[in-house]
Amino acid sequence: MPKPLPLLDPLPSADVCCTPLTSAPLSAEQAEDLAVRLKAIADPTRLRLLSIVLSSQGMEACTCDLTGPLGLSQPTVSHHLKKLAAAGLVVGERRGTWTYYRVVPDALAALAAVITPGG
Amino acid sequence: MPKPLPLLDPLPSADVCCTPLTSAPLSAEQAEDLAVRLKAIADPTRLRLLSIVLSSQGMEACTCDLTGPLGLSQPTVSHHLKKLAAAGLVVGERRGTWTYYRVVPDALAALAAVITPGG
DNA sequence: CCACGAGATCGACGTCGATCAATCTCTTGT
DNA sequence: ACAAGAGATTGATCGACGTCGATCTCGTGG
Repeated sequence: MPKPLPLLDPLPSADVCCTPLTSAPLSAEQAEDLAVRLKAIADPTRLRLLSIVLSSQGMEACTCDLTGPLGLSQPTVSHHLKKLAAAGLVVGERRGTWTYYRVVPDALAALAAVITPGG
Repeated sequence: MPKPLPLLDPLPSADVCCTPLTSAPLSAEQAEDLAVRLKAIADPTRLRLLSIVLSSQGMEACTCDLTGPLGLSQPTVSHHLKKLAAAGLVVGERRGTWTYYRVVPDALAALAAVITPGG
């Protein structure tokens, strides 16, 4: 019987999560925090990773399902998944031998909201 | 009398602009194109640049207004403005000695729309 | 208890990008 | 026509990052 494990870094602090871009000049710290999360998705491989997971049945996929479509090695895929998880954009759940990853829609929505003009 | 000059790269092709992230797996080309534009804003200095311009009166600022608040050299600021302009996120207009930059809200909105889940 | 397999970590390598000083271009004012 | 100033470009430097092979960890099955 597969038991879920945390296994990943806890979600990063959400207290600085939603400072709007249009209201006032960002502080160096706010800009750094936002940039870290945007860098997580500003990579072609990670964008493809997200899109593949989102279009999989059950909205989840294990690492082994991703190496093939991406044409990348397993360590590289794990590296990218770790970055996405550190940014809170995906969560991984260990079920038996495999680790299944799901996208966190709220995290994506929050990122979109920050860069939306007039929002 | 100041005459406006193009002086910047034309806006990048908008034909691949809006492929949604959630509908289907992105191709390598689509992911690359999206990543280029996301990289433009995935930098703390450029995020601060955008926020400063957006919160300036008239929604515009010249390069000389930006070096001070950012604490960076003039060539570095020009470098970042060029990157933002190449991604179509800002446009520059030469007026006399100074070049004034404005944010392109539609470009920001398009970027936000792509990463919006369920969109 | 041991072999196998999935996934995470480590170390190394190559490339890209942020930054600056120096220089170049162009406009303004004298 | 010339000096001054704003901004863009160039070249160099240094750190960050993507990628891989090798190794490590851990759960599964015999």
